[in-house]
Amino acid sequence: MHLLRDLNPGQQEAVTRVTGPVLVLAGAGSGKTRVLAHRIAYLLSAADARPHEILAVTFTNKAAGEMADRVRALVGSVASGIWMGTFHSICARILRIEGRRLGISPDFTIYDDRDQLLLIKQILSDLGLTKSRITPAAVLSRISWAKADLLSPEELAARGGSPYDKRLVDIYVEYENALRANNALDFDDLICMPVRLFKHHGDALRRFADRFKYILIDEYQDTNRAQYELVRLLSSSHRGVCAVGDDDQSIYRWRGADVTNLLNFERDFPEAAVVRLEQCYRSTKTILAASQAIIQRNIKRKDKNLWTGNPVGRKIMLSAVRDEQAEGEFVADMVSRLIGEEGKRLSDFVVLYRTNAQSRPMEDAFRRKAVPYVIVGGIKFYERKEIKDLIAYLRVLVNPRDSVSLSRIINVPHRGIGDVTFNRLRAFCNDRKISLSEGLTRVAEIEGLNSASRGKLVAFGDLLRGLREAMAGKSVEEIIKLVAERSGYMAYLQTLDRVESIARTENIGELVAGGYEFQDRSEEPTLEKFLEEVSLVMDIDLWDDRRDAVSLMTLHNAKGLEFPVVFIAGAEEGLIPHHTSFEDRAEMEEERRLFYVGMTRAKERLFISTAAGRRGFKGWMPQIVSRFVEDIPEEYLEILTLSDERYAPEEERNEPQPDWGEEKVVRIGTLVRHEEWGTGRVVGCEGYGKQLRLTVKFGGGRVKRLLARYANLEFPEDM
DNA sequence: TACATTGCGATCCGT
DNA sequence: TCGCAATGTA
Repeated sequence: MHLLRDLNPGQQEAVTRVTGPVLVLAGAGSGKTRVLAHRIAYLLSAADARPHEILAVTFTNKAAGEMADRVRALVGSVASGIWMGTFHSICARILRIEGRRLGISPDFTIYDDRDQLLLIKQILSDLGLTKSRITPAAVLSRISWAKADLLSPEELAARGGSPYDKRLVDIYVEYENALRANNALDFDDLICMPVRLFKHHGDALRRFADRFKYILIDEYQDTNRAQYELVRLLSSSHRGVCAVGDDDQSIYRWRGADVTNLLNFERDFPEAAVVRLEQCYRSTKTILAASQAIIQRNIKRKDKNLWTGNPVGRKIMLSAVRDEQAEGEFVADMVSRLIGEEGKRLSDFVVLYRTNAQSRPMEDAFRRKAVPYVIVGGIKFYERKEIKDLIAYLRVLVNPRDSVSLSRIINVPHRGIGDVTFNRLRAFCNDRKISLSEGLTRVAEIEGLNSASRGKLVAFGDLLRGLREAMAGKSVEEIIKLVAERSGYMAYLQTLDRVESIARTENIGELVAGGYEFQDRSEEPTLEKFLEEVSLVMDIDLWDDRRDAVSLMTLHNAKGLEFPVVFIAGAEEGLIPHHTSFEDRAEMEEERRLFYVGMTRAKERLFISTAAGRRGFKGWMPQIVSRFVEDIPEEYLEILTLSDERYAPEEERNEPQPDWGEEKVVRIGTLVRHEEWGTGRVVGCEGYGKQLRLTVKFGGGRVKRLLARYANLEFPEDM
């Protein structure tokens, strides 16, 4: 049949094995997205599956959309009715249907980490812990880990421990109470609440477990304990799980993901069929071989045997540059050059980096060189202040119990309600265990307020009530406009300086447009759904891959994507591997996987750049080449010489810049000693500082080109 | 009591 | 570079 025509035997098995659990171990570029789409199409057309019996979990919302398109292209509109989305969006959907059983009303608010942090700060201050060494961020991270591991405060307490841990449990308890009182869920709740629901309400579990005969999960290596438990429960009736993943691409351990979910699949589902996809359709032989050489140095991994029928292709280009500015210029120049010489298009390129902070100098260079680019991530649209403010209004209108959003807007724009007045209101509400919104209807009872403050609170309460009445029957777009006007926010923006005012007004216009677009596209265009979507969008979801521009993103965001030409910027110790991973073997292995993920995004060409130093917040910092670069076998590597006049002015070519203090200046003729090759004489020298590339003639006439880390070479005095 | 300013500290990856 | 907390001023 046509669905199987273009698939290799392994892929065919992964598609057609429709009874019982299946584990697909899919190497980078082995066509797993294709397999998933074809499997769904096969289920619908050949296995008599009904759309509503299928649940497909993808890693991003964007991937879900693309999957739906592919399935539709294969089998037509039968595809609608399939539940497809991220764990978080699917769980939100489950909770809106069945959450009431856990006391979660369907108009719940989803708190992001900023909201969580505000809540925890309030709790710390209520518990009188503001002066302790307990920081809100540390608390949040510990609570989040506990939740991802499905540990309740009681269970966490049972693990016992230090006085700090006991305090932590107290805060955790209060935090959970506050979330419930606010009718709010954090990201972890979205997953653990359905698990709790299914564990305590057998009929709710049966409703979903009976329904979903076929469950497909992409990127299974990056699921956490709670997600694993959810899959186990949902598959308890039919055991029709198809998990797809690659342990070498597990890069979210730091967020609680646990690769043993993948490694133990066969233990959890003993009857599972295991399919290995080892043919790589994406990369050249060179890129594949180099990436394998790097990932094979990890100890905790399943061995695999990836191969490709693709051509050998060009070598991987390594370029050593002076600093982040030169790096940006190098990349922008190389893009122009490849467009001119090889007919590449802008959208063929991606620049990958470890940290978002690296995007700035890169952007600057692209702007200077007039190379169009799109940036993924960084400051999210929905995190801009004016957007968060307006969203907070909308949240309070939908969910009056949301105290975090209410505290955000009670004095924005300024209405003369300061800390003192607000804290009186808060104390009043805490005493009576009522929400801030309810407190606003009982201002007369609050003690110790002067009449002016009282009047301001009443006015704010009236504003909310007025908005709630006025929004009835209106569209999302109209509601946003209404709120922006009546809250005084638009007027407030006019008071800012010109540039600021225009930019922010434009952003609000964009939010209104977003509301309109949502209205147009959504099957269920309610304000609740809009807010959910806004809370769950990911940076990568907003990326327009058809735009004619170079893409800039973090290595994490590049997961699942591919590009003809990939640049990995900042291949330096401290960046990748990131300095926070130096002390921990497991974290270091994750950094290596991250680098591996970056390399394997490339189809044809891979460029890696490494700077001699960077300007951080504390001035100039010399950098050292990443160990991962040094692990690439020389045969796959070509060192792009900076003697190319485009990248280094004449006077900088042979004379390393002694910019970095007491570092050695190496000149032609300098004697060096290497522990393996003995003493030699420098005959050539390019690059800068620690990025210096030396051509050294050793005793016995052996000539070596070294990407010299000074650490590897000794410089005997006065020789 | 509300709001502006200054200064300091942190600063990876992100649902 | 940025957000936020402590401090100063109306």
